[in-house]
Amino acid sequence: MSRYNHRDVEPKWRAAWDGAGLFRAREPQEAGGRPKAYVLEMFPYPSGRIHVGHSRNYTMGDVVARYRRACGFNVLHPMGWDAFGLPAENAAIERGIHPGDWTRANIATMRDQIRLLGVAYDWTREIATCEPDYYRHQQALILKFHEMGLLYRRKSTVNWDPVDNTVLANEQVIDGRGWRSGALVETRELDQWVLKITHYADDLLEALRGLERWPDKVRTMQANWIGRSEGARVRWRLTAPFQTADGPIDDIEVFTTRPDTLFGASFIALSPDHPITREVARTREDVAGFCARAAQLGTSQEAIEKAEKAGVDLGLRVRHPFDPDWEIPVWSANFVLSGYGTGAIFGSPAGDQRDLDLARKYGLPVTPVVLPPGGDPATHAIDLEAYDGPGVTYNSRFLDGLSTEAAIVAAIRRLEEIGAGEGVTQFRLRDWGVSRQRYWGCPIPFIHCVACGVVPVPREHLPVTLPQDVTFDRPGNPLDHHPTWKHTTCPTCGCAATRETDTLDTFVDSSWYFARFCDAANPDLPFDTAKADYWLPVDQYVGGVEHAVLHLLYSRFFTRAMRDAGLLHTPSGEPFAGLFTQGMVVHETYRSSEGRWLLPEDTELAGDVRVERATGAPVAVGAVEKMSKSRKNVVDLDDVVRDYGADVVRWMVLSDSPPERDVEWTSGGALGAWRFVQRIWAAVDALPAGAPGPLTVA
RNA sequence: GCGGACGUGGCGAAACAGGUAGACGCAAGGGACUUAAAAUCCCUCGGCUGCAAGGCUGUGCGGGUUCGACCCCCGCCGUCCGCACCA
Repeated sequence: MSRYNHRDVEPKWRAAWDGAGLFRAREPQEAGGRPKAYVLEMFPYPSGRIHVGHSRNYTMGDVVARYRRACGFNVLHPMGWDAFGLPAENAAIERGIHPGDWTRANIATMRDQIRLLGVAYDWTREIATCEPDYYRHQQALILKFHEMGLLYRRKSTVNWDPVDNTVLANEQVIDGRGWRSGALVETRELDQWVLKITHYADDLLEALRGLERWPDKVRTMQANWIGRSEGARVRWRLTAPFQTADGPIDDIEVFTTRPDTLFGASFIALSPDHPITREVARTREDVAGFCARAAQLGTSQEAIEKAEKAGVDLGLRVRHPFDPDWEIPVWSANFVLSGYGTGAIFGSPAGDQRDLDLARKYGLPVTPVVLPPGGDPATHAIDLEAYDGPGVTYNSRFLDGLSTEAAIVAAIRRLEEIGAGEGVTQFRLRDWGVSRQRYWGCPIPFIHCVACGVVPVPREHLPVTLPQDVTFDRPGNPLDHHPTWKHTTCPTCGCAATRETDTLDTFVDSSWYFARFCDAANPDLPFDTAKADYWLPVDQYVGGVEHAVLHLLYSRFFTRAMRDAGLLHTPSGEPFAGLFTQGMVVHETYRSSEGRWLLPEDTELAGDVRVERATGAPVAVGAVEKMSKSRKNVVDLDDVVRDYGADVVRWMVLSDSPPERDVEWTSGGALGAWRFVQRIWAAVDALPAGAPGPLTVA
């Protein structure tokens, strides 16, 4: 009886597969009657090496791809590299390596590792987003979006990451910190390139319903992120025009979901960075002090929870839209967000806890206008707890006696009649700022001309390529420091002009790569429309849930934009018909007595105690966490493939836990998987030669 | 605070239109075969109890519905994830 020797068997079959071109997708016209199946795993950032955490993702996709192939489908199962990004620049700074060299070396290493794993990829379609033959098409797409009005430029307050020295999209700010650096995010005013994702806000939300093969969790997260709410915009006329450098302001607009409570209004509150607040702060020290304190508050969850509601009277007054004789004061309040709605609210203390807190603190009137079910209008009172539920409207003149629902409709109708407001739909989703002040990204193909303004680079001049000779010896954007790169001439008037030195957010690169795979070698177009129409949408996408509102939302936007540009015709506008979010591979963490993180391979078990291999010193065994380089709890793919073979790795990460749940990598588990694979081998090996086996391998 | 998921042996987990809880696997223990080990094969493996047949108990906790509850209802406790002053 022979034993399973992965060192012989696995290379043999890999070579056989490669030699036969077994996993190449057929072009649409060659497919015959085969239905298509597009199976895709989220492509990796080439950070250095593949660990068993990656391998679970690829193995799951591989199972689906191989199964579809066995069922007679024409399968597209490609792999590529999300190759632009900050770690390459950090490597350049730390080790003096060019980001491109570092990235390409990592790709070469990781490609070899993935090949060892034996995943059935069509390597002829491999792409890397950092190569001009990829990003030239991205630049063309971006120019097209600009023509369509989906890319625009705007001066805006942005999330600034002071460690990475760049701007972050809202989606990239987690608990007030940069998603990558973990640094507390600051706000800055900058000119930004922005993608108009809000153009599709409604469709992106509505279409979630049709994504039946997506996890509910991800759909819910996207729905919350898009955050639609129905309500009214209401204009409150100032008793006297407010003078600013840009001219007088006559009224203040607020957004509300509860126009039925307008008769309960007792103040207007503006955000601390509302233009009017800022203007008042110039001449009033108390207001300036209030704004400074509000800005310091920070955005961490603890700060928000503990922050006391505070405000300051700006000394302005507005007239009630339904009664010009009724005046209420204008305040600024620390809980009003500048980025949502109009950055201004009307305070209706009886129906909103925050408004009530403010009113009680400063002695502003509290008028209940909603009677809860079963309440008595003669005795119902609000003390320190607001009632924000539905009920019967009262103390509200023409709205008296109406249900909350009916009163909202009636109030909006009246607002529209008298021109003081209108019903609107408000989204939480904001446009996607894509400018990054970095070198290692896709150049944004525009030129700044003193005479002509911002001018697109003509198509025939694409790609705008990155310069090779850059230095990272000072902070800021190397493209900006480069002696010659940004100096050019205006395509329109021929005058001296400068190139845009911002590069695109790397999430742009990954927002359309699945379409490039449909026609990866096309030199002239991002992809041929017929081929994209054949392959898209991706039938089964597999990846981590951490991209629920980043990559997965951006890609949905991009597919819609490409569709509206006429580049493809997927009717739904959806890139991924099926999505599976797999559980992570987790591993114990180890620290030395001095607190250094240790690689698992640098430790060993001495009896029941884990010790450092080199010194024998005891090791503190920490939490079981997601494999990550920073915690050093990674198990390198090469090591386990060498010791156990790819089949054992694949079996272990698939079998030890349900696919949507985390799996803990342990040496005992690997050993068990190894024995299992041995037993299968032995069972097949025991069959008489030539006998039809329980499994017939095609 | 809001929303969601989850809680079953030493471990990963099955079983859910309410019908023998712990399938399958890992680990562990015992035995066979070996000079010995590995591999392989056999047995045991929730807890308590019993020589045994068996008995009692057991799916986070407390109630309830039912002939019957891991499953349905009410109330707690805990873990994880997402969002978070969104007007």
